[in-house]
Amino acid sequence: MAVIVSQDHSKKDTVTLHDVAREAGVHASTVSRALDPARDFKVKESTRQRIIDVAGRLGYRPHMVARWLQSGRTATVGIVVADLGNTFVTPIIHGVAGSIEGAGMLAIVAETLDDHARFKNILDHMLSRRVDAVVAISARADDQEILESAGRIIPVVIAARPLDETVLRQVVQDDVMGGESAAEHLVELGHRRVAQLRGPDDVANFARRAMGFSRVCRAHGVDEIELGDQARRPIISEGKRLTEQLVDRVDELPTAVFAHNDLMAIGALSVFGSAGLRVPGDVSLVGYNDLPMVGLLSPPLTTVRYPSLEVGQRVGEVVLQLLAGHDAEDIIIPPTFVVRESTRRVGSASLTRVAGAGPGS
Amino acid sequence: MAVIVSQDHSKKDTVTLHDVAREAGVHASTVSRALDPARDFKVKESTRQRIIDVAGRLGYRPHMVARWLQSGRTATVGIVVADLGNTFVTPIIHGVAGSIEGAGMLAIVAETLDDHARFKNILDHMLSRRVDAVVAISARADDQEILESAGRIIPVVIAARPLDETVLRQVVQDDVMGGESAAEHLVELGHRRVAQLRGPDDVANFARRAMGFSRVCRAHGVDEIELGDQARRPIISEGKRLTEQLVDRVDELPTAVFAHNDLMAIGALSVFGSAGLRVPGDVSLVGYNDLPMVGLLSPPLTTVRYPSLEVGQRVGEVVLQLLAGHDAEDIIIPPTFVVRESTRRVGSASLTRVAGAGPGS
DNA sequence: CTGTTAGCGCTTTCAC
DNA sequence: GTGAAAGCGCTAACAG
Repeated sequence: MAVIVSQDHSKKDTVTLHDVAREAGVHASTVSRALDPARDFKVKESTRQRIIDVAGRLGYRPHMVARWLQSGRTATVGIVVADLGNTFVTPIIHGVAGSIEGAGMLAIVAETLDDHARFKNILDHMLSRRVDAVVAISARADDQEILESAGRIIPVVIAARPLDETVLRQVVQDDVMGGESAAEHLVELGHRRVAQLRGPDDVANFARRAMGFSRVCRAHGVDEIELGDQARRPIISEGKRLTEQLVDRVDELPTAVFAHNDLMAIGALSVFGSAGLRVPGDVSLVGYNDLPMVGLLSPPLTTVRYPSLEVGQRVGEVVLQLLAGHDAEDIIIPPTFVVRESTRRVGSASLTRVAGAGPGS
Repeated sequence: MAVIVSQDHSKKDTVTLHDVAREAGVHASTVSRALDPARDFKVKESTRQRIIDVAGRLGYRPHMVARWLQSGRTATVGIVVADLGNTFVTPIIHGVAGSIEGAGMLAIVAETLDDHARFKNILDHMLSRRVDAVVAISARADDQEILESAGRIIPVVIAARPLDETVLRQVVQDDVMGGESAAEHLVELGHRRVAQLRGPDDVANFARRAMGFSRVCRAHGVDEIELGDQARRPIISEGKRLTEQLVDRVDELPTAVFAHNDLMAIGALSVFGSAGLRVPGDVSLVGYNDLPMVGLLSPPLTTVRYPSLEVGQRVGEVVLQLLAGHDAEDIIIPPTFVVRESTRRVGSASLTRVAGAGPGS
């Protein structure tokens, strides 16, 4: 009575093409042909059946690595992200993985932690691994050169964080339009005095959001309060810090605030709360990204939806297209504005809402 | 004046070991030795320098695929997840990726979408790709056989969703203890009448949470209301459905509810709100997982923290250990109970909280 | 239709 | 210390 104590991974069971060939009484190359749907018509049906049979019986599993060495391709896409802990990137990976899997490709993922040296290492490593293409999510400006040099060897697609002036294909969202839509919404609600909580402006997304927002404000003669500072990173604590500056240092507070992303908006929400300011009663607040749970905050956050999943899917499609030898266009996806309850017509009475109430007037 | 219209990926630039050898006037095997830190002592320092020099100048990049074919290993770990869209799995991947990268390994990710046939395909594919190890996050009971059969070839580690009775190594969290801690917390607050919103009981996690919770209730003579139904999937809408049953069908409502995960708790929160029941004023609510934003809900959710990141890290360590030929122990990580504001001493006055207020009495 | 012959780029004996 | 040769498992070109 055998007792299995643990796994042993006895290497002996590697069945090769030759094993199948010997067992089926044919040459290895015949087996190779018989098992490849693209060439199996070159093999007599009866032997083909016999080979498939033997292969199944022996538990033959193709050794892709050998195939790769021969073909020079690996059916693998390398995805480089700054930080997997950022809930923003996951849907993009999800989208990419989903759209390349139809082509039998898998994604391999590595994190740069926003470190330039690590970025270089990772890209080098991926090229050594002979990935067929690279997707860079959240590349920084310093990484551009490395990416373009990799782009001379295999297709490289930039996702989410746009690069200015590059030959690389990009799939991004229209941040300018996103900033504009936030401003337009506030203008429509009658706001005449607003402020932005700016993300780091060396990230093109934030610079563009700021630009779109300001442009619309200017066009409508809306006063924009300049904080003269920006978040060092687009995170909750920095949103708090900027909002504190706003509350402490500004004489006449704005009636509406546009945070460059939801995390900063959450920070703002918390500071406003501590300062006794009601959202949206005293100040309206708009975020950016539409993270999974911001619709459940109190109040549910009005925000610009970043279509991460779609970005990922389109990236996957672009990769496949490039791999097929066709060129591809840059893709710019328009954002959607999501109106929830953190914004309100300026000066309107502060009505108490009843949860689950029907459609208001 | 040349204008670059697009990327061209001219394959010609693949520098091989032989190219370096020729250029350096030595044999390929010497280059191989010189470039491998583990064997470079076998090469005269001067030639070693020359080789490194030439390699750098030519832009030589090792062809890992060839190395893999030779060595039989790929420095790759396959991670199989049910759904990348589930925010719960990301930190686990994050953790795994982080702890294996020190060994120069990368993770490749594939989604099963909780489909058994897909699961089989993916595992087959990964074995064909010759991954060195497989990590299964959220495997289902039907997948066990496939996993164990793969486990005879390479190390397979089960993460997060435990399997009963298996030779495979597991890294999970102690769900029984998690259920117990929820019950203990409620008992301490004086609750005598409680209910569970159960997740699907073919997932061991939920069955165990239920068990721990009930055990403590019984020990303290606390009444547990049985809904006689469970969520079909552990998601918001199912949390709503079960809570509606509770509100509609039960004569005397419980004073506290234990939702088997945060998503269901969020569903409950919404139904309680619509029914005019205040949390925690009228009913206390405990969730499970401590998803990123539940601390920002209104009220901030009391919950059991699931240490996803740590689970991932430990999984990575176990993988490395197994790969090194050592056996490894199963790892069971104790949960942490996070008290926030969705639970309250039963019958205590419904005091209005001021956001950001100091430490209460 | 099927077998033979060469490699893909690298590591690994075994000589010298 | 270094070179020569063999081979990892597979596919591709060429015969027959």
